[in-house]
Amino acid sequence: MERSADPDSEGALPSMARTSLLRDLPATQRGLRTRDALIAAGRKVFERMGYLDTRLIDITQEAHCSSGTFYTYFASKEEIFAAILEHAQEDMMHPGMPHVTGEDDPASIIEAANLAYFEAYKRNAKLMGLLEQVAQIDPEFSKLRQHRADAFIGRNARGIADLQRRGLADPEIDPMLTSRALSGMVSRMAFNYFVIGDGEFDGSRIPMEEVVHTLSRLWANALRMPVTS
Amino acid sequence: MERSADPDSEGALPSMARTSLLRDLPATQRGLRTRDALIAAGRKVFERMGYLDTRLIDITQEAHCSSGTFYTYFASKEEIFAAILEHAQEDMMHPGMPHVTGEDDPASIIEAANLAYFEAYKRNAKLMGLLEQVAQIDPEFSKLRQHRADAFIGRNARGIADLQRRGLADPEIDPMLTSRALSGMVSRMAFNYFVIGDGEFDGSRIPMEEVVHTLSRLWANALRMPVTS
Amino acid sequence: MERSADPDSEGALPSMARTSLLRDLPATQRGLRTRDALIAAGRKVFERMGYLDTRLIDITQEAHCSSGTFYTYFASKEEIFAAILEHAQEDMMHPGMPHVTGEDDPASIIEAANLAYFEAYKRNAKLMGLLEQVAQIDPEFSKLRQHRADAFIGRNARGIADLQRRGLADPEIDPMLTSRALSGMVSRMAFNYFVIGDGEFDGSRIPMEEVVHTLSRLWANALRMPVTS
Amino acid sequence: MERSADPDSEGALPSMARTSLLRDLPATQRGLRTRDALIAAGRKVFERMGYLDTRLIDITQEAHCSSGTFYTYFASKEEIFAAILEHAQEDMMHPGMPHVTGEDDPASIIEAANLAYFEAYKRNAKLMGLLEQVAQIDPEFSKLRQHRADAFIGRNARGIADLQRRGLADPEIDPMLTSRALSGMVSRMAFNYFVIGDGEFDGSRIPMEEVVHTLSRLWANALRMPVTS
DNA sequence: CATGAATGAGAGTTCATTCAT
DNA sequence: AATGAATGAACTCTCATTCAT
Repeated sequence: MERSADPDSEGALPSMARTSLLRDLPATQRGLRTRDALIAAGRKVFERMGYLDTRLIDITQEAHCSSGTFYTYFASKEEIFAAILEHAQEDMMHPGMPHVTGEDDPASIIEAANLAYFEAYKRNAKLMGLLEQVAQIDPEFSKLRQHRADAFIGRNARGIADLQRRGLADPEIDPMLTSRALSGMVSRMAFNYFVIGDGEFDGSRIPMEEVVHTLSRLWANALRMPVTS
Repeated sequence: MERSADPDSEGALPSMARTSLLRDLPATQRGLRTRDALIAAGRKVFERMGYLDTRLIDITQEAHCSSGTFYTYFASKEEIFAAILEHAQEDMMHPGMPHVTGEDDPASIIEAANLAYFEAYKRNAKLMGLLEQVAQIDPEFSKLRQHRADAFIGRNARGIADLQRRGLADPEIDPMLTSRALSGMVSRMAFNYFVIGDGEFDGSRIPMEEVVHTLSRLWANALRMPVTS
Repeated sequence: MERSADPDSEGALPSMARTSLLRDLPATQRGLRTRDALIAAGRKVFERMGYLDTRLIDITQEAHCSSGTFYTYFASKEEIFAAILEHAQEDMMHPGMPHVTGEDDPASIIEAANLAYFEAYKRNAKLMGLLEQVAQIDPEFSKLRQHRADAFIGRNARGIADLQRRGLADPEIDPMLTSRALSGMVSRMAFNYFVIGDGEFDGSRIPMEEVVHTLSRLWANALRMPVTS
Repeated sequence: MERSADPDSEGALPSMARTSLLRDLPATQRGLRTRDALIAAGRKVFERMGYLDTRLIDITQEAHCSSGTFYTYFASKEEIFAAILEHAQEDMMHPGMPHVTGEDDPASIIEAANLAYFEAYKRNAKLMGLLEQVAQIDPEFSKLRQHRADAFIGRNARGIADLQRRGLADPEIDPMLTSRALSGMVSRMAFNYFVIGDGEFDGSRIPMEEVVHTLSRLWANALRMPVTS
């Protein structure tokens, strides 16, 4: 299993590109600059006010341009939001995955992957919250979100099946269903921890490492992996 | 552990009653009938069109009354939605908990509780989806949802601690954090299964019992409960 | 001159009766009681919230009756307001006029009349303010107000002409025009003092007697009446 | 005393500017034109239909623009009314004051000032009537109106005190209270003559000059100024 | 006479989108 | 490419008035 990970947030870039929501980049330098300003402003405003409460005029004001200019680059709020997600994904896609050698024991690999996932989530927490919100509103983004999740679920399912083959995991559980459950557990926890709790649970700060450690142990336990520690 | 359950959906009735969103019931029979008609119509329309796309006029038309009448009973869309939730909760609160005798082994209890939870979820799947949507939009309902979740998490945490005390669960894991993770796993799975997948995963129908069974087994494994089967 | 007086507030009862806004009194005792309750409640609410901001439901609630009942007695907000004015007029019509003997000097008579006028105004200040407001809104009440004013203006004009005939007042001024000016001066002052200033001018309390005295002196001066004091 | 004048209508421009009801002017020429069109249309419609009966749509229709455009320039009916007043004030502030030399006798000065006041009032009679109406409805405008009045009252009070000092006026009367009374007399008369009577009293046309002359004579008499004519 | 639920026309307001400059 | 004024459909909400009970 290469990564523990998230059914709800990553691996979407390829699917993004396929979306009808993205168009060609502007030709001129000036155009690129304006587009970037709009994307930066959009992210800022969305994160501040939420997707629904954001009016296009809020974005253009933040970007110091007119409302007419907006339509030179984006056809709608959805489109700029898709562009923002795509922009952010470059960061999301390089979560600094730990170098994993074949010798590392499976439990360590799981923990390392979960940690990398949490760290990437942390950097984009507000945006992840926005995606969650928009996915509830716009089916297009719901699909997008689902697509990402499925990529992770599939990857983790393969990892689980691999462990079963190597006799390191409970052979009776269905790898795919198990992956759905455990991937969901991790991503939901990240959402609750960073988006809802803003780094806390019930108002008491719990170190991220402890959360990741507990999740990883539960993950390993759930698979009935041999105890290593 | 009396119930396995859901951090996101149940046990909210008491907190609902406290909500500022609810007002006194109408005095006359006729008034009660109209109010009930509005609530039924509201649920129907919300489930059909989603919260945001529903206009008050859609509800009043479905309820065969004028828009003015709506305001006799509710001050806003939020208020009728809160009333709809409260109305549905009576069902949600009696999920037909299985009779559990002291002799039942813990794993069976967990599975029975998870099954009851899934069955209750199924009956109100569309509404649960709506709540998820509204919670992303309206902080009032986010709080409500959180409140419910916390009740379940707390209950499950006590169950986990109990098992630890009886030497039936991994003593090293934190009960509260573990409960957060596993409760989230179950409720998220129910959401994906019923709301997103509409009883399917990836377009292929998987029996609910199988989902519940896998979740329960993962739950038991995660706690390192002794294998029973 | 019998009274100094007001072009804006008194002497309207007869004209009121002619108004289309008043209907027959209810037949039964119970009906009379309800009507009185509505009138009392109406005055209270109008004085508290102003004419425009008062909704009929505010009045019926204050009167502890249903909105349907209102229409048993009044056809509209205007009608109840007319009834309230009529009700109050009985007080306005008996302002406790000082006994004036033929021997009193004219200046004293003027001052006594002005004082009586101010005292009556004071007792009904809020209502006078309301009338002023409603007269600006509803031509029916503007006419009513004008009618009252004219009665006073006419009376005072006759007083002025009488003084001219007796050689006690500037013979060059037109009695009617003069009466308009001086009556307006007094009534406007009362309005500013009681309604706008709430018994003050510029936030500093000035005794009513002083105001009345100044007005009376100006009145006498304006007519070039022989100095008596 | 430079001007006799009105406690209810002039001298408000500075205070207007301070009002929260006014915002920045539009940037472009086109914007200014539209704003001006709205102000002109607003005045026209207000004068035709009265403040309360005017709907925003009446104004935008008169100005040949959409209702959305209205909100580009004004946030409410109050705001456009404030702008209309401010616009009109430039005229109200230059009532063509007569040139007064030091040699003119006080009575002539009073009469000239009163005449100028009446002429300015005449040009803006409908608007003055509106202000009277709105002041009864909206405390913001009541304050505004009061502010203007106070400016005049203060000015006239200083004029009266000056006459007293020069031995030309009854030393026993309080200048401020007297100014309140006489200023009110004049402004009320102007209101009755132009707004209520539309240039008449009781349906018979009386020349404005006669009204002004009578008021001026009463003013001089009231102060016991030496007879000049 | 009293009730209070039901009505529905009508006003204000927002904001994505267009387009002449 | 940029501007920002103009548009107008769409929606919410109020409240005087009616009428069955």
